[in-house]
Amino acid sequence: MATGSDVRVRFCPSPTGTPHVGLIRTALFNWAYARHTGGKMIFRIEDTDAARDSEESYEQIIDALTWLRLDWDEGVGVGGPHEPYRQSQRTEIYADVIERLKASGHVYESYSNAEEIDARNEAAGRRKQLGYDNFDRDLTDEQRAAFREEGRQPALRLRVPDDDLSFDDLVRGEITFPAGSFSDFVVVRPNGAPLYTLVNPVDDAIMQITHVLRGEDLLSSTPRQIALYHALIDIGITTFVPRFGHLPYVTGEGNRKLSKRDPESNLFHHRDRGFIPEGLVNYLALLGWSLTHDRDVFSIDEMVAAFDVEDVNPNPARFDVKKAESINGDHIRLLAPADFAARTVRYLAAAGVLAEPISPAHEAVLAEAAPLVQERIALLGEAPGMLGFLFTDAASLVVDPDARAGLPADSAVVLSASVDALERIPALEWTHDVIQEALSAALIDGLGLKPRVAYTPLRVAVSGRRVSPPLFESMQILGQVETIARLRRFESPEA
RNA sequence: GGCCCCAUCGUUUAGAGGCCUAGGACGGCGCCCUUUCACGGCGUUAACACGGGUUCGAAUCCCGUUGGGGUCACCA
Repeated sequence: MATGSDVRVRFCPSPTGTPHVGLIRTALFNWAYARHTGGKMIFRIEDTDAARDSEESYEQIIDALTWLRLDWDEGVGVGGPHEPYRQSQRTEIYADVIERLKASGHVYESYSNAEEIDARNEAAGRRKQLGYDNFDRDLTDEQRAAFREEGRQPALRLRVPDDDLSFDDLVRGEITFPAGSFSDFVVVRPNGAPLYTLVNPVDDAIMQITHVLRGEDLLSSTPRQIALYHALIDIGITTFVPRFGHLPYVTGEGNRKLSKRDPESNLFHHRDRGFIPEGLVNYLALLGWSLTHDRDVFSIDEMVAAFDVEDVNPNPARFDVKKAESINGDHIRLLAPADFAARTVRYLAAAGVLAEPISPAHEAVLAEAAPLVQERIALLGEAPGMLGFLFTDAASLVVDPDARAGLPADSAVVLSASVDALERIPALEWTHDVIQEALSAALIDGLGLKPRVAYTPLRVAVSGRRVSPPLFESMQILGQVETIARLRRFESPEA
């Protein structure tokens, strides 16, 4: 079996809906395994269901991978020896395989429809859920002709051996499905369109995939796939059955599989809230895997160096937003200040705090202010709330009603004493430590106030919020004139 | 229901027979730092589902029970 640089893994989503965190976790593990082993990552699109597939979803998947910096060696966009990589463009290839499968007898015509299958199960006293009974396996030419006579078109089913089927799962170990627990399954629709059940293994075979790492939901279809693989080997499409590794589910609240309806399942929801790729990738990696026993914040390079599918934990993992945010916050803190500031712009613009492209003046303010908040937020989406007040003026500053409500009764005294003190600071000495000194002398020493009582009104007046970046530093950035203007305006009741 | 998978603190994970009176992280709680909130620091809370084996010895191996999840499409 392939090891090292012979490894070929693939990520093959179908473009239905918006990218799910579980799907992306699967992409990440495949990618990490390819990078760790020095093998190849193949990216293929399984768009064989015209009714559900969309171009928009396709673009979102590309967007997601690009954003997280998960690249691929062969596949959509980059090409490779097995083009094309969108299944909707591979119909001739499948037609040929189907012909050979038919000719070799691995596949047969099935005229049974769902109602007939149910009826037969019922008549025989079997449960309805038992599914297909291999009824058409040995239809005679006459019987088939008769069905055609009725105008019926056959689906094609794979003849599955009536034996136990085992395989050694990379994450779960030996798994055996007893004979009879799976039956002949449809691989081609009556209209000739091949199904996932066919094209997925066929492309894996053609593309010489060595390790199939996918979601646990596909575990129970593995014996069928292996059966098909044996047929493909028989007709010379490939020479080996790949290894399978079934990754645990990503669950949500409760312990159900995280549903597509759940906003947490949407990768872009997290991006919109301000997860950075480093943080989200790190957290996603923790869903079923860990780097070491005493540390969960790590870089993607560290992950690549250490990742092995065999270390993946088989139990389902809950997507814990709190923990994800904490990890993200740690990664935000690891960013170079200028990088952090730059990444913030998109969120500030989205919130209407400033316009893109950012003006030089705004950029200067941001450069000065960003380090103040880099230490205190977990999501970039918190930046607008923290920094917004720096990009407006006294007249348009919006004061959060909550912040105003919590103010002590003697705020007015504090404000006027502060204005006096601040006005006395020479313009050239307007720095945060001078400001602090002046305010401290006036309010703490002068009025005998506790810091909390003294500074809260100033904070609200200056930032409009109860929570803000450090006060004196904020005043420094705003400048003397603007700071005093805000304090004055706040003093008057109509403000 | 058949078949399959899973089972360590609330969550996630370490643990591949003795290193475990079970470690880390998030969360919670408390304290410290402090110009708010954070960040940071310190401390604390809390788990091997149950029952049988195997073994000198089991969280680790086997069996069973219970519980959870998935899957049984002419979707992927």
